[in-house]
Amino acid sequence: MDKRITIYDLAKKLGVSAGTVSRSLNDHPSISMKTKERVISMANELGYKTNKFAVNLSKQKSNTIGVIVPKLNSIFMSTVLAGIEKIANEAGYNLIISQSLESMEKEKINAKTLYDSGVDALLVSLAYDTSNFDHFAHYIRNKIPLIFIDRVTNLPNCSTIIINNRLAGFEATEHLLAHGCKNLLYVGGNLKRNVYLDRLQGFKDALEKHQLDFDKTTHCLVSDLKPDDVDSVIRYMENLENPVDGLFVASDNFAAHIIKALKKENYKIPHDIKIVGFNNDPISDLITPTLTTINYPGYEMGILAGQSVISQLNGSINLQPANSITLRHKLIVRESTLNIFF
Amino acid sequence: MDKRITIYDLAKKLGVSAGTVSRSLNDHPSISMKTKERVISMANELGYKTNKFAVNLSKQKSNTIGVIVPKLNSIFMSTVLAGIEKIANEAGYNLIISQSLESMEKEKINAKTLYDSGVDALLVSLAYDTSNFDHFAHYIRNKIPLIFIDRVTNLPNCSTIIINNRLAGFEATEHLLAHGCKNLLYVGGNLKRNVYLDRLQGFKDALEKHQLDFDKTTHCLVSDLKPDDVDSVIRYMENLENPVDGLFVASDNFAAHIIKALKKENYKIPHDIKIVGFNNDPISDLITPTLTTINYPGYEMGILAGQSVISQLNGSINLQPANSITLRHKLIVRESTLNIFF
DNA sequence: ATTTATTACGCAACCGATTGCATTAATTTA
DNA sequence: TAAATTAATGCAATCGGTTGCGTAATAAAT
Repeated sequence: MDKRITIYDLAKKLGVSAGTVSRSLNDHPSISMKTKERVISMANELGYKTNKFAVNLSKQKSNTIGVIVPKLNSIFMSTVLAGIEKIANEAGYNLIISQSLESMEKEKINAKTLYDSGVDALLVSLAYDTSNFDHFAHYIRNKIPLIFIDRVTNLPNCSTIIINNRLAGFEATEHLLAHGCKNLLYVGGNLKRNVYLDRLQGFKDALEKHQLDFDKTTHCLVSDLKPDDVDSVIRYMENLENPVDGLFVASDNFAAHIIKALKKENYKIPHDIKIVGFNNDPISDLITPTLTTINYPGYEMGILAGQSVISQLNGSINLQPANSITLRHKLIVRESTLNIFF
Repeated sequence: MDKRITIYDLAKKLGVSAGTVSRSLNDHPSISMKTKERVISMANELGYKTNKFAVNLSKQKSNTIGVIVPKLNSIFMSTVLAGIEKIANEAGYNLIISQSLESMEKEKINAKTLYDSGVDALLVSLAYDTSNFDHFAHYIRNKIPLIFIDRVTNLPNCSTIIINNRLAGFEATEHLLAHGCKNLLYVGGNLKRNVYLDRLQGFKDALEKHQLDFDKTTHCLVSDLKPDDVDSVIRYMENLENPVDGLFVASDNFAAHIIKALKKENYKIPHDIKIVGFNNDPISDLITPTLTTINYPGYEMGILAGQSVISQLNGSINLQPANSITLRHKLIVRESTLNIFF
């Protein structure tokens, strides 16, 4: 009873050819209005649904965009995705989402799977430890749009959507210095990733500007930014010769955990240590003290990434082959860097 | 130069038929080991990739599972998704994810889109205001597995993955009562949604057990649980005749916002008001005071939902046509309900 | 050695569209 | 009115696999 109606069924009923039905349904100019109307009304009457599988096969495209993110369950990433999804959806594309779980190996597998399943474009935010990019070669070779978001790399003909992490890192650091901090520490993730490397660079820039020297063993700590790693950070801080009084953490979430741990150790924040986070994660405004941070426009990044793919797919706005969109960030000052004690 | 190799190319090279190639590649029993090996090695040599579009068309299935969630950018939902993705991925399925943005209309559209794009199964967590379920009729009629997660409804032949919200609500409420609260307030979302309704029911159960009467105008507040709605909650509380001393909020995130607002109004928590949240969202352990809550196994729900679809798709474990999996929840006691003042 | 099972493979229809090209019908132009 | 355009439609190949059924080749049974 629920047999699927095909264009052939329609064609037979209407006494026309399948080609005519197809063209009518796609509003092809070479079909008369009259036939189009007949076809369409018959299609409605019979409850015709186009079979996407057949369309995909004959057009060799899937109307689907692949996405690889490190983890789905992070506020930032899911916010980016929300933005991408909105645009893709409006443009009639589906999103196939997969997570690399911060592992290059899984990222490779996902890239291959998505390629094989015929996505029309791929959006990627790189895993923590990805150091080789061969798994994207297929895409580039076959001119499948490939766009990197936030955690990016520079590949030929690939767009990137980022913020100016270096400048943001600089501003965060300067803010600490301006509030009287003397012994700064940067806590970030794997320096293979632009986001962490660039923020560190900005951190250095600020030190240099203020004629402070940078020593990578005492001013920079690379962590995987997972809650469990907090203890080691605290220990590291306590073993430093000069006690840290200004902390720049490349993730709000991790900063929140650090703050909790520091409070437990009886540090007063911001009195003893001032802290700047990164992301403007909702959590930053809910913890005590509220966290000074860099606002990071995840949703907008998603929107832009979405628009960028769509326009590449439609070939409408033919953006420069390889372009990079940099979004505006903003320092949000909150209690964790206040000078007054409250 | 990157022309795709098809089974016909392989067939020609090997001097066999396309059917044989196809069967070899799929490890069909009626093909000799020798030919299989020849085919496979030639396939590797020539870099053959199966064209999913063609497979989809001839098999009339897409190896894709559709998911509709209210919002991607919520910790709980993205955690559920992470679980689903893991299982789906391992089983060789892709995930097409879409968000209803808490609107029934969008949910309808998404359901239709996913249906049209031929998903093999659909996982749904209902939007805030969904009150009609006709948009799922196609799935049921065509026996496409349909599974509801967390925010569920009872449809014929559809599985549900839930927790016992009523019991959890009961336990949360009893906990407040056991800690001396006299004037309780339940703050939850739309009562159309089982999660909020059931928790309220549990809340009532507890009151009843302790011979307290329940008045729906003073003991229950329905909110959309968005940060902006906090003010109205505070105002509501302040206008009550008997000041609330025990608050059960059906969402950690919203509870966190309420706590922040209450602190600003100089309420002491837990001294003046004790609070229990719901979800065991990471935030609950980072705010001050830390929040007593109900642990809510999002990841496991995702895993189970994934396993449930897969097994239905494989027809392997033929679960009862309509079954419901209830996961274990757990009350996590933290500072927001402590009796000692610290 | 001949018949009977088995095993291995080929043939060709099918899945449901799309699309270049040929053909017919309707309109203009000469 | 015949010839030349133009508009509307049909034909059939194509996309790249899958699969039921038939047959040839090989192995086992008599």
